[in-house]
Amino acid sequence: MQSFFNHINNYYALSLAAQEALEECFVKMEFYKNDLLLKEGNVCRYLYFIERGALRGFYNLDGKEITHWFGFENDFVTSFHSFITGEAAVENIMFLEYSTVWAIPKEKIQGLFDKFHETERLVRIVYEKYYIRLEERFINSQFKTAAERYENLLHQTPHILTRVPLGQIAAYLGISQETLSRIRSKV
Amino acid sequence: MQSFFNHINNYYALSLAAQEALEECFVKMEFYKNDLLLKEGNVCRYLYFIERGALRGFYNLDGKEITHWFGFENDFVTSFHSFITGEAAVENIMFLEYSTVWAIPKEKIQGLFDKFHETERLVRIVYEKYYIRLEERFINSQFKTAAERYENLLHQTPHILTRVPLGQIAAYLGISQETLSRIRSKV
DNA sequence: ATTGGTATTTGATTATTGTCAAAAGTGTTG
DNA sequence: CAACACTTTTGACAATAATCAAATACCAAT
Repeated sequence: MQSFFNHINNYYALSLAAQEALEECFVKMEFYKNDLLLKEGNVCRYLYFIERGALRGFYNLDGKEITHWFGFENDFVTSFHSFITGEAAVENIMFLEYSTVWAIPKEKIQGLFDKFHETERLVRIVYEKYYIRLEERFINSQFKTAAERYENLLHQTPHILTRVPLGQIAAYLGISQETLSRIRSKV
Repeated sequence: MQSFFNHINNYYALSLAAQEALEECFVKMEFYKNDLLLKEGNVCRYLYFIERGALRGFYNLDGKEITHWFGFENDFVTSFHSFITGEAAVENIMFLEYSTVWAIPKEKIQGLFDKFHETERLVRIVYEKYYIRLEERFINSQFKTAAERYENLLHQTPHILTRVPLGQIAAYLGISQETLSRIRSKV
């Protein structure tokens, strides 16, 4: 739990009272490779914080699994659309390796928002960071070449190559596995 | 101003006191076609709400203007990265037609957050909606064909064709103007 | 070390889109 | 209505990436 509070201090420092209340809402969970955190069709009612491990979000398109995001240590993850709207998720979330996460249900977050203004501020600030991150990824996907995107990814997440199969990285980058393989061979 | 409060009620209903405080922070501004709301290199210190009109965000790449988003009536707009981080914007924001907007400086928003918890909640909820919107756009850009994206755009923003030159729509969709023209000729 | 299963690379071909250049269309203004 | 500027379309060709298929590399387990 300490790593969690260390991490959120980068966003916004909570009072001790808020920290304690927050801590009581979290449940620790443990998963193994290929375990599903969420299956498409179900509603995602939890926000998760990855203490250790890795996972991927993917959905099925014409029988293929299209991975469109990854989560690693210190990431907040959820199926955002489902979590916010309460609708069924269209994506799956699967672990890439043995992982431990902290889970907090949506109702408890809302309870905290009402009791501690500062927790809502924390989340507001986290949203800002995640929005910027998504925006950058989007701009890159549309206006940089596949090779540049691959370089960026290696720079930002160098450990990804040893933890994620190439096909999933290719899907994440929006290119075919063969194209990614050819990009790599040219470096 | 009424249209603004009508609109934000879709997100979260503010108390009268908060509405009044919020209203006092806003300044109304008027712009004409090709006016710049923001020039790259400057810090964007304001959040804007478009009462009427249209604008586009674009940046310069190899001497070309690449439009990557549009704003229309009832949209909140700003150069998000610059607004949040306080760094210089890499993009420009230019009006596509005569427009009126409400502007609120960042410090005043933060003042409101401290005085009225509910205003921070409103913004948190707005962020959620905008995050989902961006996420959908991103998924579409990566996993749908250019023709599908064009159809979607026409469906969601049918008025865009009469208000925005084709080249800008093409950039927004991530394709060349010629390709978009050919997509249109096939429908 | 050998086997079997999975992941990655390579090759040949096809499909899609971009680029450059020119033509056609549209709208505004004197 | 003629001239001009600007937008959109069309054509020819080049570049990029996808697809399908096969070969190779890698890894874990016996």
